Amino acid sequence: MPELPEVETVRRTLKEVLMSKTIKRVSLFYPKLVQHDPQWFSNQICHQTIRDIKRKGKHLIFILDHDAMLIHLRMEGKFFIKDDSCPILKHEHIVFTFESGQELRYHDVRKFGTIHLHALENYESIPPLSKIAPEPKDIDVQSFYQLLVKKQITIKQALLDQTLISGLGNIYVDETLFKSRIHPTRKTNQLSYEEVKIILKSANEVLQKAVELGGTTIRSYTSSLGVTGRFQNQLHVHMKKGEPCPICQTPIIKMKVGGRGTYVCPECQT
DNA sequence: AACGAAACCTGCGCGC
DNA sequence: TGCGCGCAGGTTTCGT
Repeated sequence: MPELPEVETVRRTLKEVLMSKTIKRVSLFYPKLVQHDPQWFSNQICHQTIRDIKRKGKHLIFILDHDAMLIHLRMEGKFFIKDDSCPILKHEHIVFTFESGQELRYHDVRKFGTIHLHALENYESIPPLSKIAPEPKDIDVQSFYQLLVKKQITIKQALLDQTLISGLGNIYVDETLFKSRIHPTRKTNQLSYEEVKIILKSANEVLQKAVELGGTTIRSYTSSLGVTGRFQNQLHVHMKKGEPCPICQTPIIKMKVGGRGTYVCPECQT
């Protein structure tokens, strides 16, 4: 479920509930989720207290007493808060039990999510966070343009590349490029400075609005933590194949760009 | 360096 | 009803 707005929504909700809670026990049902020795991870994290919950790009960052736990939701990761008396469901892969008896449960049908644990002193300077580029709001046009002009990839691929710009995923890239009136297959080194400026501005506006509305909920019947986003009502092209473009009424087409399903108005976007 | 395909997983909707 | 295929809000890896 996660691009920046969804992860930010989860972050805010979790922080509300979990601040100052102390972890009493960890139950790991799908060991591959954690990128460390399970026993070490479990020992390390027990008795630490959640001091803050932050985010960088699409990564959630749990600030503990001594370590930072980095969680990436990938395609379908979700969190639920439950009581320790509730039965464990099929797709709940790790459960953090707090001293209060409340539990934080990670649910992930496709098991693509990842969890890293690194010391507070160095977690930002080592993978996975060290590779993550700034978000659109923190990137200046000049440096992004310089980056793009050196490459010969499609603008869609560039915007999906978290080492170039972070936070955007398939939905918000489509919406950003529609708003920018730029075709997703345009090559990055063919874009003008003005166009790059428009793309960054659009990305900002799209993300900001989506965060405001709690993200986008599509194709996910159960929303995590009872959080249901409302940005799906603001989508212009994503998932709109065959529907009229809101600007020119031309039917929206679906194509493949960089292996990803991509929605575009063939008239407006050039 | 760039591209495509495959991998990591599971479930759903569609056409036959 | 059942089966096979394609597809899914992400990212990495591997071969060309």
